[in-house]
Amino acid sequence: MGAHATLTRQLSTLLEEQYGLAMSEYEVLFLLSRQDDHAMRRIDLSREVRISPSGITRMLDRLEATGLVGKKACAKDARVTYAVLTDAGMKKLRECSPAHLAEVERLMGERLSEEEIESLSALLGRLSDLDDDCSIGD
Amino acid sequence: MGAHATLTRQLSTLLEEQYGLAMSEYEVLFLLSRQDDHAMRRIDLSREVRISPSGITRMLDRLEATGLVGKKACAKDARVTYAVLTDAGMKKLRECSPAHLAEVERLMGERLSEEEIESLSALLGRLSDLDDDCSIGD
DNA sequence: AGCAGATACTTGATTGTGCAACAGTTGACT
DNA sequence: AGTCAACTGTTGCACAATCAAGTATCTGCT
Repeated sequence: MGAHATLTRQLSTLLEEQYGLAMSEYEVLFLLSRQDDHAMRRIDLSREVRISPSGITRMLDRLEATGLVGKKACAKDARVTYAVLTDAGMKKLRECSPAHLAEVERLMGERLSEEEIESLSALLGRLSDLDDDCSIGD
Repeated sequence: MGAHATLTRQLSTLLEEQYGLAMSEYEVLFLLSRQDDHAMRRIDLSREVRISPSGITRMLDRLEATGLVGKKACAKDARVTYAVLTDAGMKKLRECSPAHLAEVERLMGERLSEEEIESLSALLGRLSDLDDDCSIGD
């Protein structure tokens, strides 16, 4: 808990102050950028970023208002709306990504060796569950 | 981030549903219970639980409303108000503590060996800026 | 003594999030 | 065809947490 608080506080203040992005918003932009078509279903975004569907709806509203993402309908399924990374969104991500990654590097590298980071990552990975039987909640 | 989300979601839903406590509220009760006089300054509580001073004020208001903690003035310094664990608060803590600790034990023990937990704890400790001795004695 | 700055705490406004409830869509099974 | 459960997404309400600003008190310095 302490480590999480320390790291997220540092990282989110950097993103917030320098680029006006919350960390979860950065995460969304990042996830979208990794898709071939730069698009994802809102529900999948919600699960990956670990916030509720309503949370995603509202975050995407904000990101649309600032022009970083857009909407796209799904031809196969009228229920789903894709979130799409716009050019402005891609630009924004490229803008803040270096500073963010450098900060991660600094926070970790200052205190842990390469192997330690490796083993920490492995251990934490085994504690993380993305596919959870008990509902993510809403 | 994933590990944190998984663990806190599990633990906080258990505490919330079974005992009507948020995890940070549990933390406060726990910290108070470890003091000899069952009392702490609000500011110290705030730092240890890692929420803002105003957050602590409001949380303690809630906990007072349900009778789990009380106030006590400080003789030496008129600025500070101690938060004191009441008997009801102590009872509540004893009530939910076993289930909470068992859940921690289950979540960790199911996936990590004794030594792995040990080294994870050491690594995370070095990433945390706060020197909180989280010795879950007993 | 008196002032300046730090410290402890509270309050008002704002924000992000979750839950419950809802509408629309899909797919499966009669 | 018709029905029903499951799924995607949105909205109203509630709530906890934050920041900024304010009050009160303490401490150190001249």
